[in-house]
Amino acid sequence: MRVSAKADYAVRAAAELAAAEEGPIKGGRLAEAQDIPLQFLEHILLELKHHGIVRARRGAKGGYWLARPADEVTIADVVRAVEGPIAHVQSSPPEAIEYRGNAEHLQEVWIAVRASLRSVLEEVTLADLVSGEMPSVVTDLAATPDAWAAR
Amino acid sequence: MRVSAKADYAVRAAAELAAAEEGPIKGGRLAEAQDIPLQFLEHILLELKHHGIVRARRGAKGGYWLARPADEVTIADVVRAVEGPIAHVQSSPPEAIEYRGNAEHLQEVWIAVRASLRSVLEEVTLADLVSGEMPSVVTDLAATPDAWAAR
DNA sequence: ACTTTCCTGACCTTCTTGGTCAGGAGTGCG
DNA sequence: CGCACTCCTGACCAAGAAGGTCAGGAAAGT
Repeated sequence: MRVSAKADYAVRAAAELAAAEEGPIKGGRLAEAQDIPLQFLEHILLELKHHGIVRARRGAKGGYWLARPADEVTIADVVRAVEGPIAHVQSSPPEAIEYRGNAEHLQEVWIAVRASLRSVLEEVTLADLVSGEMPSVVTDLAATPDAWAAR
Repeated sequence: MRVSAKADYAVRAAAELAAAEEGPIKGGRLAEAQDIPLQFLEHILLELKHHGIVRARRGAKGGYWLARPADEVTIADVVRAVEGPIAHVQSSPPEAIEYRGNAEHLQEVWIAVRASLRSVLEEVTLADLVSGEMPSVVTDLAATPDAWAAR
Protein backbone atom coordinates (compact mmCIF):
# COMPACT_ATOMS: atom_id res chain seq x y z
CA MET A 1 0.00 0.00 0.00
CA ARG A 2 2.91 2.34 -0.60
CA VAL A 3 4.28 4.33 -3.54
CA SER A 4 7.75 3.20 -4.59
CA ALA A 5 10.66 5.53 -5.27
CA LYS A 6 10.54 4.37 -8.86
CA ALA A 7 6.94 5.46 -9.35
CA ASP A 8 7.58 8.76 -7.65
CA TYR A 9 10.65 9.38 -9.82
CA ALA A 10 8.78 8.39 -12.97
CA VAL A 11 5.95 10.84 -12.35
CA ARG A 12 8.35 13.64 -11.50
CA ALA A 13 10.41 13.08 -14.63
CA ALA A 14 7.22 12.92 -16.70
CA ALA A 15 6.12 16.22 -15.17
CA GLU A 16 9.36 17.84 -16.32
CA LEU A 17 8.80 16.51 -19.83
CA ALA A 18 5.23 17.75 -19.78
CA ALA A 19 6.42 21.23 -18.88
CA ALA A 20 9.05 21.34 -21.62
CA GLU A 21 8.23 23.83 -24.30
CA GLU A 22 10.17 22.30 -27.12
CA GLY A 23 12.68 19.75 -28.29
CA PRO A 24 14.03 16.65 -26.61
CA ILE A 25 15.27 16.99 -23.04
CA LYS A 26 18.38 15.18 -21.91
CA GLY A 27 18.29 12.63 -19.11
CA GLY A 28 20.89 14.61 -17.26
CA ARG A 29 18.70 17.67 -17.14
CA LEU A 30 15.75 15.67 -15.83
CA ALA A 31 17.92 14.07 -13.19
CA GLU A 32 19.24 17.40 -12.08
CA ALA A 33 15.87 19.17 -12.10
CA GLN A 34 14.30 16.51 -9.89
CA ASP A 35 17.36 15.33 -8.01
CA ILE A 36 17.19 11.72 -9.16
CA PRO A 37 20.24 9.44 -9.63
CA LEU A 38 20.89 9.63 -13.36
CA GLN A 39 21.63 6.00 -14.10
CA PHE A 40 18.59 4.84 -12.19
CA LEU A 41 16.47 7.41 -14.00
CA GLU A 42 17.65 6.17 -17.37
CA HIS A 43 16.31 2.71 -16.58
CA ILE A 44 13.00 4.23 -15.60
CA LEU A 45 12.81 6.32 -18.76
CA LEU A 46 13.53 3.22 -20.78
CA GLU A 47 10.56 1.48 -19.18
CA LEU A 48 8.40 4.49 -19.92
CA LYS A 49 9.56 4.32 -23.50
CA HIS A 50 8.74 0.62 -23.78
CA HIS A 51 5.26 1.38 -22.53
CA GLY A 52 4.77 4.09 -25.11
CA ILE A 53 4.64 6.96 -22.63
CA VAL A 54 7.82 8.58 -23.81
CA ARG A 55 9.93 8.75 -26.94
CA ALA A 56 13.65 9.33 -27.28
CA ARG A 57 16.47 10.12 -29.63
CA ARG A 58 20.18 9.56 -29.13
CA GLY A 59 23.19 11.66 -29.85
CA ALA A 60 23.87 15.33 -29.47
CA LYS A 61 20.56 17.19 -29.55
CA GLY A 62 18.99 13.94 -28.34
CA GLY A 63 16.82 13.42 -25.30
CA TYR A 64 13.32 12.44 -24.24
CA TRP A 65 9.86 13.80 -24.90
CA LEU A 66 6.27 12.73 -24.28
CA ALA A 67 4.78 10.42 -26.88
CA ARG A 68 1.36 12.03 -26.39
CA PRO A 69 0.14 15.49 -25.40
CA ALA A 70 0.51 16.15 -21.69
CA ASP A 71 -3.25 16.37 -21.19
CA GLU A 72 -3.67 12.85 -22.55
CA VAL A 73 -1.25 11.16 -20.18
CA THR A 74 -2.55 10.34 -16.71
CA ILE A 75 -0.57 9.62 -13.59
CA ALA A 76 -2.09 6.15 -13.66
CA ASP A 77 -0.45 5.55 -17.04
CA VAL A 78 2.95 6.45 -15.66
CA VAL A 79 2.58 4.49 -12.44
CA ARG A 80 1.34 1.38 -14.24
CA ALA A 81 4.28 1.53 -16.63
CA VAL A 82 6.81 1.18 -13.82
CA GLU A 83 4.90 -0.56 -11.03
CA GLY A 84 2.49 -2.76 -12.92
CA PRO A 85 -1.20 -3.12 -12.16
CA ILE A 86 -2.62 -0.98 -9.39
CA ALA A 87 -4.05 -2.51 -6.22
CA HIS A 88 -3.36 -6.17 -6.85
CA VAL A 89 -3.93 -8.46 -3.88
CA GLN A 90 -1.38 -11.20 -3.36
CA SER A 91 -0.21 -10.58 -6.93
CA SER A 92 -3.66 -11.25 -8.39
CA PRO A 93 -6.25 -8.77 -9.57
CA PRO A 94 -9.06 -8.47 -7.02
CA GLU A 95 -11.73 -9.64 -9.44
CA ALA A 96 -9.94 -12.98 -9.76
CA ILE A 97 -9.91 -13.86 -6.07
CA GLU A 98 -12.48 -16.09 -4.42
CA TYR A 99 -13.04 -15.61 -0.74
CA ARG A 100 -14.62 -18.16 1.56
CA GLY A 101 -16.53 -18.12 4.80
CA ASN A 102 -16.94 -14.86 6.59
CA ALA A 103 -14.48 -13.06 4.31
CA GLU A 104 -16.72 -13.55 1.31
CA HIS A 105 -17.43 -9.86 0.84
CA LEU A 106 -13.81 -8.82 1.13
CA GLN A 107 -13.55 -8.93 -2.64
CA GLU A 108 -15.95 -6.00 -2.92
CA VAL A 109 -13.78 -4.01 -0.56
CA TRP A 110 -10.62 -4.54 -2.61
CA ILE A 111 -12.55 -3.72 -5.78
CA ALA A 112 -13.67 -0.48 -4.16
CA VAL A 113 -10.11 0.26 -3.07
CA ARG A 114 -8.89 -0.14 -6.61
CA ALA A 115 -11.74 1.93 -7.99
CA SER A 116 -10.99 4.71 -5.55
CA LEU A 117 -7.30 4.73 -6.49
CA ARG A 118 -8.24 4.83 -10.16
CA SER A 119 -10.66 7.68 -9.57
CA VAL A 120 -7.71 9.79 -8.52
CA LEU A 121 -4.83 8.49 -10.62
CA GLU A 122 -6.75 8.22 -13.88
CA GLU A 123 -8.23 11.65 -13.47
CA VAL A 124 -5.07 13.66 -13.03
CA THR A 125 -3.10 14.33 -16.20
CA LEU A 126 0.47 15.52 -16.47
CA ALA A 127 -0.89 18.84 -17.74
CA ASP A 128 -2.96 19.19 -14.57
CA LEU A 129 0.05 18.34 -12.45
CA VAL A 130 2.27 20.93 -14.08
CA SER A 131 -0.32 23.69 -14.09
CA GLY A 132 -1.35 22.99 -10.53
CA GLU A 133 -4.99 23.13 -11.51
CA MET A 134 -6.13 19.83 -10.15
CA PRO A 135 -9.41 18.11 -11.01
CA SER A 136 -12.09 18.51 -8.38
CA VAL A 137 -11.68 14.94 -7.13
CA VAL A 138 -8.21 15.86 -5.91
CA THR A 139 -9.04 19.24 -4.40
CA ASP A 140 -12.10 17.77 -2.67
CA LEU A 141 -10.12 14.90 -1.18
CA ALA A 142 -7.23 17.14 -0.17
CA ALA A 143 -9.72 19.39 1.59
CA THR A 144 -11.25 16.67 3.75
CA PRO A 145 -10.55 16.95 7.48
CA ASP A 146 -7.29 15.31 8.50
CA ALA A 147 -6.27 14.65 4.91
CA TRP A 148 -2.90 16.19 5.72
CA ALA A 149 -2.58 14.56 9.13
CA ALA A 150 -0.74 11.34 9.91
CA ARG A 151 -2.51 8.40 11.43
CA MET B 1 0.40 0.00 -4.56
CA ARG B 2 -0.51 -3.58 -3.79
CA VAL B 3 -2.08 -5.44 -0.91
CA SER B 4 0.23 -7.97 0.72
CA ALA B 5 -0.72 -11.53 1.59
CA LYS B 6 -0.20 -10.63 5.22
CA ALA B 7 -2.76 -7.82 5.12
CA ASP B 8 -5.22 -9.98 3.23
CA TYR B 9 -4.78 -12.83 5.73
CA ALA B 10 -5.12 -10.45 8.68
CA VAL B 11 -8.42 -9.05 7.47
CA ARG B 12 -9.79 -12.50 6.70
CA ALA B 13 -8.87 -13.82 10.15
CA ALA B 14 -10.35 -10.72 11.76
CA ALA B 15 -13.56 -11.31 9.80
CA GLU B 16 -13.80 -14.81 11.24
CA LEU B 17 -13.31 -13.44 14.72
CA ALA B 18 -15.95 -10.78 14.09
CA ALA B 19 -18.43 -13.44 13.06
CA ALA B 20 -17.79 -15.61 16.10
CA GLU B 21 -20.77 -15.74 18.42
CA GLU B 22 -18.96 -16.58 21.60
CA GLY B 23 -15.77 -17.59 23.32
CA PRO B 24 -12.19 -17.60 22.11
CA ILE B 25 -11.47 -19.16 18.72
CA LYS B 26 -8.38 -21.27 18.20
CA GLY B 27 -5.76 -20.31 15.65
CA GLY B 28 -6.17 -23.68 14.01
CA ARG B 29 -9.82 -23.04 13.33
CA LEU B 30 -9.08 -19.64 11.81
CA ALA B 31 -6.35 -21.12 9.64
CA GLU B 32 -8.65 -23.84 8.44
CA ALA B 33 -11.64 -21.58 7.83
CA GLN B 34 -9.62 -19.20 5.66
CA ASP B 35 -7.02 -21.61 4.33
CA ILE B 36 -4.03 -19.78 5.77
CA PRO B 37 -0.76 -21.48 6.84
CA LEU B 38 -1.17 -21.84 10.60
CA GLN B 39 2.29 -20.85 11.73
CA PHE B 40 2.32 -17.79 9.56
CA LEU B 41 -1.13 -16.84 10.81
CA GLU B 42 0.03 -17.07 14.41
CA HIS B 43 2.66 -14.43 13.76
CA ILE B 44 0.04 -12.21 12.20
CA LEU B 45 -2.35 -12.70 15.12
CA LEU B 46 0.46 -11.80 17.47
CA GLU B 47 0.98 -8.53 15.65
CA LEU B 48 -2.73 -7.83 15.81
CA LYS B 49 -2.58 -8.49 19.52
CA HIS B 50 0.35 -6.13 20.02
CA HIS B 51 -1.64 -3.44 18.24
CA GLY B 52 -4.64 -3.96 20.49
CA ILE B 53 -6.91 -5.31 17.76
CA VAL B 54 -7.18 -8.78 19.22
CA ARG B 55 -6.86 -10.47 22.59
CA ALA B 56 -5.88 -14.03 23.37
CA ARG B 57 -5.71 -16.71 26.04
CA ARG B 58 -3.56 -19.82 26.09
CA GLY B 59 -4.28 -23.39 27.00
CA ALA B 60 -7.24 -25.62 26.39
CA LYS B 61 -10.33 -23.46 25.85
CA GLY B 62 -7.93 -20.75 24.75
CA GLY B 63 -7.93 -18.81 21.50
CA TYR B 64 -8.36 -15.34 20.05
CA TRP B 65 -11.15 -12.76 20.12
CA LEU B 66 -11.61 -9.14 19.11
CA ALA B 67 -10.54 -6.58 21.69
CA ARG B 68 -13.36 -4.26 20.60
CA PRO B 69 -16.84 -4.77 19.15
CA ALA B 70 -16.77 -5.70 15.47
CA ASP B 71 -18.48 -2.47 14.45
CA GLU B 72 -15.71 -0.44 16.05
CA VAL B 73 -12.84 -2.08 14.18
CA THR B 74 -12.19 -0.86 10.65
CA ILE B 75 -10.28 -2.57 7.90
CA ALA B 76 -7.82 0.31 8.06
CA ASP B 77 -7.05 -0.61 11.68
CA VAL B 78 -6.21 -4.17 10.69
CA VAL B 79 -4.19 -3.24 7.63
CA ARG B 80 -2.17 -0.62 9.53
CA ALA B 81 -1.37 -3.12 12.26
CA VAL B 82 0.39 -5.47 9.87
CA GLU B 83 1.51 -3.22 7.00
CA GLY B 84 2.22 0.06 8.75
CA PRO B 85 1.05 3.45 7.51
CA ILE B 86 -1.10 3.55 4.40
CA ALA B 87 0.10 5.22 1.21
CA HIS B 88 3.59 6.28 2.23
CA VAL B 89 5.80 7.54 -0.58
CA GLN B 90 9.40 6.41 -0.52
CA SER B 91 8.86 5.39 3.12
CA SER B 92 7.81 8.90 4.13
CA PRO B 93 4.32 10.23 4.73
CA PRO B 94 3.19 12.40 1.81
CA GLU B 95 2.78 15.52 3.94
CA ALA B 96 6.50 15.40 4.78
CA ILE B 97 7.79 15.46 1.21
CA GLU B 98 8.93 18.58 -0.58
CA TYR B 99 8.76 18.57 -4.33
CA ARG B 100 10.69 20.88 -6.60
CA GLY B 101 10.28 22.28 -10.07
CA ASN B 102 7.42 21.08 -12.17
CA ALA B 103 6.55 18.29 -9.73
CA GLU B 104 5.63 20.77 -7.04
CA HIS B 105 1.95 19.82 -6.99
CA LEU B 106 2.60 16.11 -6.85
CA GLN B 107 2.29 16.25 -3.09
CA GLU B 108 -1.39 17.14 -3.40
CA VAL B 109 -1.92 14.12 -5.59
CA TRP B 110 -0.39 11.71 -3.10
CA ILE B 111 -2.37 13.34 -0.31
CA ALA B 112 -5.53 12.78 -2.34
CA VAL B 113 -4.52 9.18 -2.98
CA ARG B 114 -4.11 8.56 0.71
CA ALA B 115 -7.39 10.32 1.51
CA SER B 116 -9.22 8.21 -1.04
CA LEU B 117 -7.79 5.00 0.40
CA ARG B 118 -8.78 6.10 3.87
CA SER B 119 -12.29 6.97 2.72
CA VAL B 120 -12.77 3.32 1.91
CA LEU B 121 -10.67 1.49 4.48
CA GLU B 122 -11.69 3.59 7.47
CA GLU B 123 -15.35 3.39 6.55
CA VAL B 124 -15.74 -0.38 6.38
CA THR B 125 -15.93 -2.15 9.73
CA LEU B 126 -15.52 -5.84 10.37
CA ALA B 127 -19.23 -5.96 11.16
CA ASP B 128 -19.99 -4.53 7.71
CA LEU B 129 -17.66 -7.03 6.11
CA VAL B 130 -19.26 -10.02 7.79
CA SER B 131 -22.84 -8.91 7.21
CA GLY B 132 -22.17 -7.99 3.61
CA GLU B 133 -23.97 -4.71 4.07
CA MET B 134 -21.31 -2.36 2.86
CA PRO B 135 -21.29 1.40 3.40
CA SER B 136 -22.42 3.40 0.41
CA VAL B 137 -18.89 4.50 -0.46
CA VAL B 138 -18.07 0.89 -1.27
CA THR B 139 -21.23 0.01 -3.16
CA ASP B 140 -20.98 3.23 -5.16
CA LEU B 141 -17.38 2.60 -6.11
CA ALA B 142 -18.02 -1.06 -6.90
CA ALA B 143 -20.85 0.03 -9.18
CA THR B 144 -18.77 2.41 -11.29
CA PRO B 145 -18.20 1.35 -14.89
CA ASP B 146 -15.20 -0.94 -15.30
CA ALA B 147 -14.68 -1.24 -11.56
CA TRP B 148 -14.50 -5.01 -12.04
CA ALA B 149 -12.46 -4.86 -15.22
CA ALA B 150 -8.71 -5.16 -15.46
CA ARG B 151 -6.60 -2.42 -16.94
C1' DA C 1 1.39 -33.89 35.66
C1' DC C 2 -0.06 -33.38 31.24
C1' DT C 3 -2.19 -31.61 27.28
C1' DT C 4 -3.50 -27.76 24.79
C1' DT C 5 -2.79 -23.46 22.79
C1' DC C 6 -0.62 -19.20 22.47
C1' DC C 7 4.06 -16.75 22.38
C1' DT C 8 8.59 -15.80 20.60
C1' DG C 9 12.76 -15.77 18.22
C1' DA C 10 15.64 -17.82 14.82
C1' DC C 11 16.02 -19.18 10.43
C1' DC C 12 15.22 -19.79 5.42
C1' DT C 13 14.37 -18.92 0.34
C1' DT C 14 12.89 -16.02 -3.10
C1' DC C 15 11.71 -11.55 -4.87
C1' DT C 16 11.80 -6.57 -4.84
C1' DT C 17 13.91 -2.22 -4.18
C1' DG C 18 17.09 1.02 -5.31
C1' DG C 19 20.62 1.48 -7.12
C1' DT C 20 25.82 1.14 -9.84
C1' DC C 21 28.96 -0.30 -13.71
C1' DA C 22 30.55 -1.27 -18.21
C1' DG C 23 29.98 -1.21 -22.69
C1' DG C 24 27.24 -1.00 -27.22
C1' DA C 25 24.58 1.49 -30.64
C1' DG C 26 22.39 5.35 -33.02
C1' DT C 27 22.67 10.56 -34.15
C1' DG C 28 24.55 14.86 -35.49
C1' DC C 29 28.45 17.87 -36.56
C1' DG C 30 32.81 19.48 -38.23
C1' DC D 1 35.15 10.05 -41.98
C1' DG D 2 35.71 10.53 -37.27
C1' DC D 3 34.25 11.90 -33.08
C1' DA D 4 31.48 13.41 -29.28
C1' DC D 5 27.27 12.98 -27.30
C1' DT D 6 23.38 10.61 -25.62
C1' DC D 7 20.39 6.94 -25.21
C1' DC D 8 20.13 1.67 -24.72
C1' DT D 9 20.93 -2.66 -22.44
C1' DG D 10 22.30 -6.20 -19.56
C1' DA D 11 24.94 -7.64 -15.59
C1' DC D 12 25.67 -7.07 -11.11
C1' DC D 13 25.00 -5.95 -6.14
C1' DA D 14 23.60 -4.99 -1.21
C1' DA D 15 19.88 -4.56 1.73
C1' DG D 16 15.39 -5.39 2.95
C1' DA D 17 10.75 -7.33 2.56
C1' DA D 18 7.63 -11.20 1.59
C1' DG D 19 6.08 -15.37 2.79
C1' DG D 20 6.85 -18.65 5.10
C1' DT D 21 8.94 -22.91 8.48
C1' DC D 22 11.02 -24.78 12.87
C1' DA D 23 11.93 -25.42 17.58
C1' DG D 24 11.05 -24.52 21.91
C1' DG D 25 9.06 -21.85 26.03
C1' DA D 26 5.23 -20.22 28.88
C1' DA D 27 0.42 -19.88 30.52
C1' DA D 28 -4.20 -22.18 31.16
C1' DG D 29 -7.25 -25.86 32.04
C1' DT D 30 -8.33 -30.72 33.72
